[in-house]
Amino acid sequence: MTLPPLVQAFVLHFGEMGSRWGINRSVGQVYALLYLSPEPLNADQIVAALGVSRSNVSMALRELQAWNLVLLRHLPGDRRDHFTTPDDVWVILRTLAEERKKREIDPTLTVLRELLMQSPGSEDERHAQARIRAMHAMIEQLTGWYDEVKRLPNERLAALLRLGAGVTRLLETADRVVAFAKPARPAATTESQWTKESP
Amino acid sequence: MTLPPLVQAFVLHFGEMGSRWGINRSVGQVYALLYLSPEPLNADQIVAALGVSRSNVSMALRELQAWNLVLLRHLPGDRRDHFTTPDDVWVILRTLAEERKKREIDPTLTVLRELLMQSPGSEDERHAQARIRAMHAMIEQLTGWYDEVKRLPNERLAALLRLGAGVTRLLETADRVVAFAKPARPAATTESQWTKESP
DNA sequence: GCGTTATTTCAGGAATTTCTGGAACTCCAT
DNA sequence: ATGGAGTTCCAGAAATTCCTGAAATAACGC
Repeated sequence: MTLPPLVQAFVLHFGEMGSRWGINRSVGQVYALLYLSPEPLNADQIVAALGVSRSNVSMALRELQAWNLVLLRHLPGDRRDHFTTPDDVWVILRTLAEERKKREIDPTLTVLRELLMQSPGSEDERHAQARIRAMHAMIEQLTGWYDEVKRLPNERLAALLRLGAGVTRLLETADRVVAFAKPARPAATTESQWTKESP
Repeated sequence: MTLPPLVQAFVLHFGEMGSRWGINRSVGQVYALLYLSPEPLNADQIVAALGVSRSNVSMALRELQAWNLVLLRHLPGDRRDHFTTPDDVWVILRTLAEERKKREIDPTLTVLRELLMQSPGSEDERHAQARIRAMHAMIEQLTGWYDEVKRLPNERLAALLRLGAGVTRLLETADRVVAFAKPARPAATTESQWTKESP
């Protein structure tokens, strides 16, 4: 089975990028193929299309399932598992974000929290803990934002993206409204309390 | 040289996470150490602290410099290079985002654009190209948003994060204002108003 | 049950990445 | 120049990751 040049190029690119994205070449290629395929493919079709071993495809599919990046389809009258990707790219984006957060951020957040519980035994440790606290605070803020944003329906999310930095125009307006309502409030920035330890 | 337990734990964790973050253990450890260190360290101090080879540290530092994640300091009366990390975590975040985009997204964007230039030779290719177009459009939208947001000063960025999904409340409000100002427009949805207005 | 087909597991070989020690290079002070 | 401190480069060793073929397991129709 030989792929159309366009598909071939896409598949190869995803294979190459795989290593940068934290997946291996086969996983990247299988995903790319499924994404472009007009209909669900079974494992043997993938083997034929990519020219890798059957077991390799099996492992790649497992990995993709662990990432929630492929869907299992059963065609009528066919025992074999067929696979597709979600066709809404926004769904794919959400999945990717969620899984990467789970793998790349959550473990660190846990460790940072643990380290912040310890009481520092030296001046250096005190300093280290302050640095860790700064990092922790930033990550918490980011994940908090993410947790809210991910609940938005697609159209809302898209609207937000289109608005881009323009949001700040709205923020300014809202700010002025607040300032008008409560003129006494002092302006505290998030990071100012941590930047006092400059070299 | 033996590190305080707190620092040790942090350093080891960054070493372990390194592989998930697309850097190697040594790079992760060196970065973690520099981040926590109360003052700039030279290569030999890093060697002593981490117990890895001199050349390994050298390569790790090169890599970190390629990522713009470390700063080079020259202490008076000392020829050796000393290294630190930026102490503002928001600067670090921006750097990370920028570099990851450059490595993980931009190459793909280029390839997708190229593939979209080709004229499809078959029905399958036509379908594939449509899928590629969808992916391309999403990535463009994301990077467009990112390019705008990254220009915001820290406080603005922090404000945005604090607001979280609450932005959509503002969007709704703004929408109603627009709808109120131009009631003749038939059944406009929230985002359609902003589409044309966010250049 | 039994044979057939589909899928998964797994040991070990292949490929890639990481790490090391040492040689080479650069820069500066003498 | 020369010596020495600091740094980088590089070839091979070590470690890790990836891929395969063969064997095991599962699922179904008969």
